[in-house]
Amino acid sequence: MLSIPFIRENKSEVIKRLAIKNFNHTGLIEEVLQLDDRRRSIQRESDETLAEANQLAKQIGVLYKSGKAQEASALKESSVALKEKARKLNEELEQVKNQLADKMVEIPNLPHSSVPAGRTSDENICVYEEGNKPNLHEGALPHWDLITKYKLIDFELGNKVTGAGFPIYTGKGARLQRALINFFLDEAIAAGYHEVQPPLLVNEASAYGTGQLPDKEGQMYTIGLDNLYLIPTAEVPVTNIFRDVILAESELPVRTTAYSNCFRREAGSWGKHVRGLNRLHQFDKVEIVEIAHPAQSYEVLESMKTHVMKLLQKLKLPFRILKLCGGDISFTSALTFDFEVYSAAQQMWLEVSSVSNFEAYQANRMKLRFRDKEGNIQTAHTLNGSALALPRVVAALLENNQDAYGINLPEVLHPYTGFARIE
RNA sequence: GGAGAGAUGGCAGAGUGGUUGAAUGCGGCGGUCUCGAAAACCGUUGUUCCGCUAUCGUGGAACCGGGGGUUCGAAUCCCCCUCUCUCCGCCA
Repeated sequence: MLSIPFIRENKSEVIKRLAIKNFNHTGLIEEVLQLDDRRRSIQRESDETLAEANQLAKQIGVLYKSGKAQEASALKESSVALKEKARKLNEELEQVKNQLADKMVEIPNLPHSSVPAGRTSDENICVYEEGNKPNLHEGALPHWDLITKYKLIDFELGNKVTGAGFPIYTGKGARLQRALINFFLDEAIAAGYHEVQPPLLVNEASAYGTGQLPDKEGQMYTIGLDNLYLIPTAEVPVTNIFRDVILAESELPVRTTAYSNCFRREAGSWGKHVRGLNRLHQFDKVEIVEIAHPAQSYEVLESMKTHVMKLLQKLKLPFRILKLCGGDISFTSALTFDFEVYSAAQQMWLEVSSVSNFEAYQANRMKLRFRDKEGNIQTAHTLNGSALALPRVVAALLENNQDAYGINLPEVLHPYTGFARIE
């Protein structure tokens, strides 16, 4: 969330910037500031009352010790009254705090000044494009047909065992998954990221910390009995490692990578866009997460982009980078770049990575801070990106590298797969 | 799942109703000494909120796993919850 002092000091700027995200609920900003005023005045009154009560308690203690029980009991009465007053104030304070918290989570992160206005993904701006779209042979197949032809993934079987969107990878298909995961992890480690293997289930506090809760609950699978959530991305457990942590400035940036399964309930649209590997309920992804100094977070964002670019270059996939417009950027993000690979048989761009700077938005929520050289505590910035999500990479690899008799895999993967070609 | 023990500051570990935000040790930071370092010695060392202050600061409130209760007063007593450890059971 945003910080209230920041909103107070930059109100018109906040309103202006939020408009880029098509957020025009100016009333909410006012409400927040008013609630905060109330919070502060109640806080003050409560503190004063308690201070008085503490004074009395000390006096009573002294009186008892010196044997003046009578005087002490006289003071007790006013002490009881003060306590009652403090209790009421505290109740009120809690109420106001809760209201304030509820309002605060409704305010999205401010977009970075470079974020273009826009409503839909059509208004995203392509900032970079690389690689040639391959010329496929006559009769080239979309990946879902290739998958069947070469027995790489069994959607029907996954359907039987679990349901739609939970494919079963088989044979070379399974091996390719494992190869990509290892390749991505090795590349991340080589780039200086520290590998962790997080839990696939998180508690409520973690889901809240990264912003999945309170309003995106429907996108996650929940374990009601134990009040846990299946992670939609490793971003959630990995970023939450740093919840309620005060880092030393010298530790920044903290660079972490993790492979995980990802679970998403999101029921998509129909047709081509969700066919085959285009959209799944369970998929694999290697994620990179960084905790950065506020002054450096945009350099870090660039380095994350570079890392993702290198992966796609090594896989020899044509790709482009989009800067998301205000309407397409997520609630919590300040600046997001999407990476899309060209899937030649579908003749479609597929999103394989999303790299974002959340600035202090997540960090404020989860109290992720660092102590600067002067000893002051500051909120850190958080960033993350996919490096990469597997299914659509697989789709593009299969489609783009097919010939009439099989599929050639990019060289970098050969040591991982143990085979160069699928036939 | 059953039985028992426990949860205190960055860590270890005292503290069982009254100036205790909390002894002591370690670590961290600053200094003395040194060409420099180590050792030794001295000093310092938590977080959040509210106020005052241009700044260094400073006054107040809260926090000893979480929530509630008793009391004029709770780290300390009572209740509930969570978690950890040990033993048993089960088990990849």
